[in-house]
Amino acid sequence: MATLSEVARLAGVTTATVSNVLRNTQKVKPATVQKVQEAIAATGYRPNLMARALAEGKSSMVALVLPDINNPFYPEFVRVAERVARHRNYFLMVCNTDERPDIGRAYLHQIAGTLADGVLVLHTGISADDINELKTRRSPIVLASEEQVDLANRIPHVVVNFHRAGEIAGQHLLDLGHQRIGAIVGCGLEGMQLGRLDGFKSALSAADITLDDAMVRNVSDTVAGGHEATDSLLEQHPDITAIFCTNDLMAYGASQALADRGIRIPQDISLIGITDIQLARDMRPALTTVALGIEQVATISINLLLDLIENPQHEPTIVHVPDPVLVVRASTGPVRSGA
Amino acid sequence: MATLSEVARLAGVTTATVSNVLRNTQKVKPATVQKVQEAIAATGYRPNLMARALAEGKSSMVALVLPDINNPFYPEFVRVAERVARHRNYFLMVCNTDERPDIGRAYLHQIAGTLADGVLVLHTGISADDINELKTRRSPIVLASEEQVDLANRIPHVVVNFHRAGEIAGQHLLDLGHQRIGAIVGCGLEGMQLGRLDGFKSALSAADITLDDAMVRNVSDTVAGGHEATDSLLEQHPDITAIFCTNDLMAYGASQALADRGIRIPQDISLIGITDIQLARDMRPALTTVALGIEQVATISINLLLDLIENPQHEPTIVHVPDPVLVVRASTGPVRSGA
DNA sequence: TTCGTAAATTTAAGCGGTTAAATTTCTGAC
DNA sequence: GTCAGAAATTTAACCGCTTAAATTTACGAA
Repeated sequence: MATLSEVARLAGVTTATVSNVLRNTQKVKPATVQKVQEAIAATGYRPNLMARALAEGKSSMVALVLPDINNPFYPEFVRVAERVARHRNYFLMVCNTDERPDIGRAYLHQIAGTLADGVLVLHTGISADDINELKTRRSPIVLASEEQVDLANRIPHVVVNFHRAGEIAGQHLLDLGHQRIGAIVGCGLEGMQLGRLDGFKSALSAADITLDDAMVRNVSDTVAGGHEATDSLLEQHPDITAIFCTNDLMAYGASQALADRGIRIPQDISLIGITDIQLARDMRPALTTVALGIEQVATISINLLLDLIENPQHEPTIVHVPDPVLVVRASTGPVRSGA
Repeated sequence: MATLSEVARLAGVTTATVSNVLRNTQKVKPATVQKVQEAIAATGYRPNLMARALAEGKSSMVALVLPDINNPFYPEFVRVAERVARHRNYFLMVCNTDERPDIGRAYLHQIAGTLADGVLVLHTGISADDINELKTRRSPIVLASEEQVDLANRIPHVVVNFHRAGEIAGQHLLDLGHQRIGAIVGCGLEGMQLGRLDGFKSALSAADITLDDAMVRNVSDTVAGGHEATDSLLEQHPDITAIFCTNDLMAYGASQALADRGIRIPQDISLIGITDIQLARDMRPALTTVALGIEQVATISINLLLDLIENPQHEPTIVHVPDPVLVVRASTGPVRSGA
């Protein structure tokens, strides 16, 4: 690989001049620019980004740490984050923790402040303490898609109103006349989905319905989890008329379990999820869900991170994402007559 | 952020000594090691990986360039590649090209040889010429999951027998008595799935059945694509008894289209895919498919890349992945009587 | 022709590490 | 008490690039 100095030698100038040409500061005489460019072409020179990063004190890489790249929510997030980052001239490194906070922590330790100019942390079960511990290193860390505002931990975060999402889902089922409802809650990462359940409960209690704990299932945040929970729910409460899932992936699993038992959606049982991933649109029947606005959340989160990188703040920024929105599709309907 | 020299100063030694402690070459007196470690702890020092990479001439990062992170095949691939890489002490950078070869090329130009020690290129429509062009930079590039052996382009690659996969799918449908079969071919990236179609055709012709071009649909490699193609197929050939898709994602789309029309799988129409992504297992009915062994392909590919990084070869290595395997699930059955 | 100033280029000092070679410090043998 | 050789540490160059400051060159005005 050609280096700057080889190019410089070939062009008969110094590395400084070549560097100036490369970054086209307007300080170089056109004739020289010409010569240098020829030398660059002749050598096939490409700047060594490591060296540049070291010299500039900026790598133009940001990392996105996430728990499970196989959960389709994350690829959707990644895609938009990556696009935004690219447009702003950053590389995006995706780090998958396989739901293991220790791996997440290891990534953070290694990457933050040395490889990446900033890190976006997404649902990885990394505690604020973990982060504060490395807060000495001066590259910003943003928590994306957080459950709630947390002023105590001085870490910038993007807050999604999961509580409201649960509420909306609950309200929708109530509006359709459902009263005996099962709830499936994902528990991939410490209480991450409890806000959604709380919101759901609060909608019900506003209508004087209490959600018995016996109607709630905590399972892993996967298709299999949703399936399993649905089976269990149906066995113990065959009379439920609707199922609420704290995310779409589990709702998909639930729909399979229902299909396996010949139970029709929504005629026999209504099904609602949260998030609105692509799969929700693709399912049959298409899934009614509460859209969190993945594109928006991802865009806001990555932009916040990049803003903080380019423009460090003293006060931790907290950004709220617009409230979730109900998307009615085919999986919910009026409670079955006689139920 | 503390640097080596701050640690050194605090410990009362030179940076060289600290460096030796860090990399524990056995050259440092235990008492000194002790002192240095205390200084490290006191400062919260973390090595700057950029600086280290520059000095060592090795970043311990590898890049994976792929066309569409939203296609669930890729996350599954990423997950295992990332795990293997991590175990071998490399970071994995995921680069999503959004199916645009120009973006892929840009990534390659920027990353290969400067940020990453090696690059794994996956179905991105980047031509061998593109790669040869940058072959001057001395970091290995591996093409993962290629259609066929290509000795002309001196680039290491991992070959998957897609042709055989198509053949197996065809044979399975034939065994079940199907003769009027529609084929849906993904055309995301230049002819990438033609081998599968060829294999399929050759299975049919071995049974003296020719696949009319009118029975073939070329569509984008997505759920929507599969849906669309199925609609078109059914409109023009309502008498088909089976549909072959060159991948599972399109098969999922096909299953939706069938569901939308009230056509039962497999009683009315059998459906088969290729790849065996997680979704194939999760679908209802579960999808019969030809498993390519994602885990294997990914493991082999990333290991090849890392091997080449650690142990450069002159001759381009070509690795074959074990042949695909039929996985019979619920989406295929005997041809409907009277058909 | 001579200056002064602006324009162009070079010098040289980093960025934060690694590492071969040089130097200093220990050992133990004589 | 000397001294050779091993052990421990330091020196200093380098990785490839950036950039502020110094230097040289060019050019128009006096």
